[in-house]
Amino acid sequence: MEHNLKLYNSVTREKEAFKPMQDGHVGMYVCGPTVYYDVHLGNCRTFVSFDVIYRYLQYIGYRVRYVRNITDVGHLLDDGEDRMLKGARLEQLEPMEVAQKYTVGFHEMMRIFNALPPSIEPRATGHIPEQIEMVQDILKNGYGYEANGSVYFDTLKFIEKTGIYGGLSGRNVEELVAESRDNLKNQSEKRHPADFAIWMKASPEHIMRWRSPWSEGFPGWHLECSAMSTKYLGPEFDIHGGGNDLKFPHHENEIAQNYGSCQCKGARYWMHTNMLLLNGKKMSKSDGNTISPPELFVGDSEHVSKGYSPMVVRFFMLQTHYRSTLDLTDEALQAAEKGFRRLMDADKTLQSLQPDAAASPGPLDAELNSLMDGVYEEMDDDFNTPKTLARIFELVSRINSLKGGQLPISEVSADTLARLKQVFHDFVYVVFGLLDEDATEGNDGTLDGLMQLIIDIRADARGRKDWGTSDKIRDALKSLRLQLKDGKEGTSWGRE
RNA sequence: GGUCGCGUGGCCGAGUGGCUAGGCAAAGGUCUGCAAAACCUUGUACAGCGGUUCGAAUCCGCUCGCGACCUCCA
Repeated sequence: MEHNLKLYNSVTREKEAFKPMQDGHVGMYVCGPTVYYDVHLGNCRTFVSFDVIYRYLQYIGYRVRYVRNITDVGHLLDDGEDRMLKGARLEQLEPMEVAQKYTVGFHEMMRIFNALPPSIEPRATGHIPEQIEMVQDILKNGYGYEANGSVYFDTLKFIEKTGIYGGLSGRNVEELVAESRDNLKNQSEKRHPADFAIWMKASPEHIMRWRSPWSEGFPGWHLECSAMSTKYLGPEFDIHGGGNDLKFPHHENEIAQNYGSCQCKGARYWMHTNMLLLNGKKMSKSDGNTISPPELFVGDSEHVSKGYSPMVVRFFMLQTHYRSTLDLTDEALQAAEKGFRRLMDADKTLQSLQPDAAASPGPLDAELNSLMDGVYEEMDDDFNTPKTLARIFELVSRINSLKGGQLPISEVSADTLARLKQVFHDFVYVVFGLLDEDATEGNDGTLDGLMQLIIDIRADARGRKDWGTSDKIRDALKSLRLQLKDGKEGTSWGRE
């Protein structure tokens, strides 16, 4: 099947036809987490979004090198303290213990959300020499200056010489330039507010430090992504992704560093995911408007009435386009939970459908095929998962109708039915990365066997019109949140 | 204050100059021993006010409201 993949490029603010640099190969870099605290649910949204993008690119035949970094040094807070150090101080741990602890936690959360691991997951601390080299290159090209052992990127000069600063984030360069030096914090060694550190001299109490030509210190936050993307994907590569809030200054500075060090263009397509909101507002720890993934899963929060499983949350995320804000509310999650169940049930129903040997394909056959084509078209259109899901849900009602006899299976060719089974399965599990949680909950077949026995016994009772026994079984199972579904061809069951 | 984006039916959420998005909820119907599930039907939705157009929810302007970024953030 031909694909005309289009994606929205934050740089041009337009959907563009996607043309990888090398046929059949895609290099994709996504800014990963800073591992100083438990992973935030908003982080999870971003990584789930890029997980689906990664999965779909692979699904349509690309070989993808997906690089997602771990930031374990150099990320400064307002007060100038390193995030890693702050975490270490609070928990009385070595910085590397902090990094390890939260890296493990992050990986566990990605596993829970069924996000595939990236091809390469480089750490900032593992690439100090590469970052030092990049600083040297920037200095050599005249876009940096040293001050008391620290090195700063000379944004003003970069703007004057290249004129390429501010394009991604829509900064007004004149305004940036016009900012006076008075705006500088008093202790700053920067010449201009728009300048940023690429190497920081470590203060005496700073534990994370490496030798460099300028001082014992550590790299600036933005530098790692420039250095590591260049190292693993080359000076120019296909896709760079991250959260919307990284556009400025992080990504803008990344571009400046790439160009400033080697006239490299860096990424050709920039993709940004939008924010996750909680009850209409940005999640924020300070005002209590926040919920952690574990709290969400078990329902341990004032913001939700109950727990929602990781796959329900993942499905919920896919119902919104990655470039739109996603508002997490209890009501919306309840709706998503039911929709998710309906989707999973439909897959089971579909896989149980048998083709009619004497089928004569008619309009229904054509409709199914056209809906399936639509599934690909929607994904090709900037990874429009909500629209893709809409198409899939249209298939769901066709599937249920075929099962229930409202639509004749005799009008669907064996080939079309086989394709439907394949496409449905592929999109739900392979592309969207959803999991059937019932099947994975240590179900070794015992439950299926027991349920079949109970269903058989109930069928006998119903045959004798013993409604008392029949309803007793039904009600007892219901109290266990197991639902019996009586159909034309017998009874099936599922979880509520 | 500056920059950018958004405002869609009870809720969530796509879309976009003329053609049913979809999910959840609600109502009626089919099926059923009764239900549930499933299926069918049902919504004069596009913040407000102007303008462009044969035609706008979709383009333009203004107003109101919300959000993001501008400082650490996915």
